[in-house]
Amino acid sequence: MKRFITKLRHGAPLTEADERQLETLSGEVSQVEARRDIEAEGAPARALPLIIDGWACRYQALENGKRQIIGLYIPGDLCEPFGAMPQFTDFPIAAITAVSVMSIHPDALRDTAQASPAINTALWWDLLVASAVEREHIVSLGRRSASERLGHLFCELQLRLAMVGLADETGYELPISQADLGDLLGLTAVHVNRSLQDLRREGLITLKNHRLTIQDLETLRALSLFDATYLHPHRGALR
Amino acid sequence: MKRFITKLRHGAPLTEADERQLETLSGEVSQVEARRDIEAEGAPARALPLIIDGWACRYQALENGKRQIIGLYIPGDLCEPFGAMPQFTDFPIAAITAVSVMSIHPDALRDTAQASPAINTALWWDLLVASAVEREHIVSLGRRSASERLGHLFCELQLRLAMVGLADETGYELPISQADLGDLLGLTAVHVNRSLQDLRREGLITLKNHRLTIQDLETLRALSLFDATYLHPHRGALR
DNA sequence: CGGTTGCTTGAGATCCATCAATAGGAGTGG
DNA sequence: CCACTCCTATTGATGGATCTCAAGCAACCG
Repeated sequence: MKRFITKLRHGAPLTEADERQLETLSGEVSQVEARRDIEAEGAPARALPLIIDGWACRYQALENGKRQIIGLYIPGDLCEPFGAMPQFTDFPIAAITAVSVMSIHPDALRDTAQASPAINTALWWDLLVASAVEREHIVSLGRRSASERLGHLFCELQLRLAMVGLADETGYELPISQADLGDLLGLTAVHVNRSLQDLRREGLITLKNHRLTIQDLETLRALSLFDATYLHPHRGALR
Repeated sequence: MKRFITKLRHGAPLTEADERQLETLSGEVSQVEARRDIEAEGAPARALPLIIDGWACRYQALENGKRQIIGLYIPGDLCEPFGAMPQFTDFPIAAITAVSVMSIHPDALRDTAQASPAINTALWWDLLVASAVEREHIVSLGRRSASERLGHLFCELQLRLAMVGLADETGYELPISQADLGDLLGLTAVHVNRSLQDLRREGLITLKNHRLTIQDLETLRALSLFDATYLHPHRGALR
């Protein structure tokens, strides 16, 4: 919840009252093991999962055994930003690491948004950024090479994690296997491995024990055709 | 506008009053030549483009000259379904064919949605379907082969066009070049051409003079791993 | 200690891109 | 009506990126 609020500050200037208001959204927290699907709890008006801790993803499993990850969720991410409607979810959400999820009540979220223009703006900002991330994902899958996809992802995560205080200047924890990276980026695990080695050989990154260090951010961004504006980091010290 | 309403009927049962209400959304219609960007007209609170006639797309042009089409818009599609907020658009919209666009006023749309629960439901349904289409696009780009991507697209368009009365049992008009298909599906025009020939050789489709005929829908769907549920065609005679 | 999972490496096959050239249709101007 | 151009579709030849299959190795865990 703290991370969610930290992130929303990037979308609109929140007063202390706004933040107290957001705190009231807090719902029940449950733990999900790695590799388990995250089920929505409250039945009819489905609860919206908010990631408190750990990494998750939305995915689709094809009939031929292939799997594609639609998007990643990191701490502070609300998994169903369209939080108001007769919800049908086409794509399941799964925990990548062990995860703590909070169940946000859709009605409470809507009420909170209506209570304060700043909160309303921040929530819409969050939705639009999430949508832009999905669209950049389409661009990566369609028109970027394997190394470019990896580099672009690392640059994106650097900013997204920094927005919730989980990245510093040098890098961040990346608790995700090469097989999952493959499913995310439309590659095989073998090729992810080789492309990572290319990036290492170029002196752009280090990746060891699930810690990613970005050694040359400018070059990595240039190589990946990364343009940060789609993440709209207007506020705060991000660049 | 008529097509927009026809589509929304698939999302919720609209009364005649609802439909009259939706008619009041009508705004100024402008013509855009093929290959031109579609600019939003009204300045501060940006107008939402509704495609009246012709095909359009959202795209991104990379610095290295490559282009990726994020999604297609057909008649009856509202290009910015998030129609309420301090809008920043990261990805431009372009006309593929000559296009007529109506400018919908965001405030009017919001008021209309609040006026009737059925309209509200239908608009959310439209948003969620559009979002699911983008996600299926991610799956195609990541995990489907060239022929599968083409087949999946043709199956999807068959249903989307049928929802607005632009497809019959046998097929539909497909006014889009092979180069644009390549930019949409993450392929080169040359390879699109060859993959189309594969589909023709298998007796699955015919494509001539921009008219697509689907000769064997069941096989095409099976080959493309197409599962129609993500389009949620609950109502009407679609299958 | 055996079993599992994740990372790494090699060799060969396949899919798709690239480069290049031809041909047809639509529009344009003489 | 013809010459010309532009755009799209088509075909061929070749190379490169990525996949597939296979094996080995390290780390972790009960």
